Amino acid sequence: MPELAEVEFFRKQWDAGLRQKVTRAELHRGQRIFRGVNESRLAAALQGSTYLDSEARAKLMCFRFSRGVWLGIHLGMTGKLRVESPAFALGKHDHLILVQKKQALVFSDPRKFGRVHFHQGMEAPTWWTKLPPAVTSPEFTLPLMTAFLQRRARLAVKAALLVQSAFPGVGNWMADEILWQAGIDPRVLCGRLAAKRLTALWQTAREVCTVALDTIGADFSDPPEDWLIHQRWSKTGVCPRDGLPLKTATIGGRTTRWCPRCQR
DNA sequence: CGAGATGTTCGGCT
DNA sequence: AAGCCGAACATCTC
Repeated sequence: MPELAEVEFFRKQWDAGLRQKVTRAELHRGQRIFRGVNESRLAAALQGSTYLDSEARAKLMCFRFSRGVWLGIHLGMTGKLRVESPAFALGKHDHLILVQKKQALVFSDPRKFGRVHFHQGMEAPTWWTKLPPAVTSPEFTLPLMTAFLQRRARLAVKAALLVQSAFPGVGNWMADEILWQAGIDPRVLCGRLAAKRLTALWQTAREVCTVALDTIGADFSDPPEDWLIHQRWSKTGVCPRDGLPLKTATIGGRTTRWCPRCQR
């Protein structure tokens, strides 16, 4: 489920435990989720540490604890964060739980495409510092985006929007939303985008990310009613602008939906 | 029961 | 040789 804005929403679910000590950390060992992580060291480091603050960038969340403990969580396709009572016992799909006095912070992920990162030290780990500029940041400039698309001249623009090193946090529904709002056919090759369309794409990408963060990211409220997102899930979905049935195809390996009239 | 799902990664082909 | 594609990952839902 989660991309940029949903990730930001889930990050805040753990706010209930801010500035409180973790009395115990439990995890399901040997899960794919923990590949590359020393599970024993992670559990030991979290136990007795205090949850200080958190931040989300792209589709990754970083939770900071006292003693220089850094916990990264990527939700993959079906990951979620939630809060349970301190007595909560790990369910089948719960992989990590931080027990505190008043509540327990839970990370669950049925499909296990998610991932946990761990680091202990005063310096921020590279899995957190080496992320590309956020689409909503001043560093995400039109020339930067244009240079990337030029390098991927033979790639369909829909596929390009899913490349995380260029559009960090943009996932399948956001890519479709951006292209629909910008009036660009998802099948168009990046090398065929004229300057005017590149500007529209750049502006729209920033706008969609900003509004998504302000709605879904803030409290999981719906984005504007006239957005494509409300139509694209349904087999019978129509274009919010002209009411034409949406077209469907697999582009860049993902289900893509667009309006055959509005998007050229 | 088969197909597909809002993500990433790897291997192989061009 | 970089770039692109499909498959794999694991489980649930329609």
